[in-house]
Amino acid sequence: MSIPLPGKPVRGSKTGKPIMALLDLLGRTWALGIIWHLSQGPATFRELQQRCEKISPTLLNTRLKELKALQLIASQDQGYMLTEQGLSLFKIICPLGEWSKQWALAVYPNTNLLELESDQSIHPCIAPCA
Amino acid sequence: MSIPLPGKPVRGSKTGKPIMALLDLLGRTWALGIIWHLSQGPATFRELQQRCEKISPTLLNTRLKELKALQLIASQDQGYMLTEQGLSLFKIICPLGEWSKQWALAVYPNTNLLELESDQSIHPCIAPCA
DNA sequence: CCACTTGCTACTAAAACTGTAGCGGAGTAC
DNA sequence: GTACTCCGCTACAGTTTTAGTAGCAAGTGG
Repeated sequence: MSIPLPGKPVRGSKTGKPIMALLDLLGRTWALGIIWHLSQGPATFRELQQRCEKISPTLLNTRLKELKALQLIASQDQGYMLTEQGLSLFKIICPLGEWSKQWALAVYPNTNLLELESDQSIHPCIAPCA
Repeated sequence: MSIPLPGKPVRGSKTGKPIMALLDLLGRTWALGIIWHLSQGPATFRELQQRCEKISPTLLNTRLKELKALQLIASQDQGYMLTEQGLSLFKIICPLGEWSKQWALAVYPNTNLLELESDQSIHPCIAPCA
């Protein structure tokens, strides 16, 4: 799948409006998940594989290349990590963690959130969102 | 593809943590796009097809069913529209519109944003985010 | 009845994703 | 050297999802 560059046509829009490129990117399997898991801190390839439980290395590598090309993540000594850009994006979607809990309650009134508590992602840099 | 119910295992997580169900849902092709376009106001099936430029009716219908089952959208006289839940989700992701513009500039320093301006989504109910 | 629109299904082809195996390189240990 | 381990990553076959087009059944208006 080609990288959804803002300014070029993407899946779902011929115009290449930035928001469409972004929605294309984020709408790809695991893209959001990778950002989410990386927000916990830098990770090596294999560690990221573990955080994502079931991602295949093929796909992980594909997504990593895309995210890197679009400057949301970067790789260095400690492995992969969010860039400034990536972090600022994460700050926007971070509230989804809390939102999803109240959503779960609405969809399934007797969800036991205590059981499901521990997956919240807390980036060291942005405690206030936790 | 089965509907990612919070509380049940989903793509990418056996635990069914709400955030994982949500990321699964939003990571499906067009899910974010549909929410985004619906934020412009209610739309009939065919109108939604047009807003989404290139979505196939098969997939549109599949996504609509999922989003409806998860209470993010509802259908009534005027067609499909965001529910309260859906709107509150949109409020979170709404800043992506602005974010994507500065991102486009970072990725492509000479993007002409004036050309790409008009796709911002402005729901009547939430002017402040525009 | 006919013409026209709407929501949606059917079907095939193309593309994306999964799952497993394993390569080549780097480090460390003998 | 060679044997071990771990790492990032690729190859490839099989499955699932998505795209793209055609068109049906139901409703509306003449």
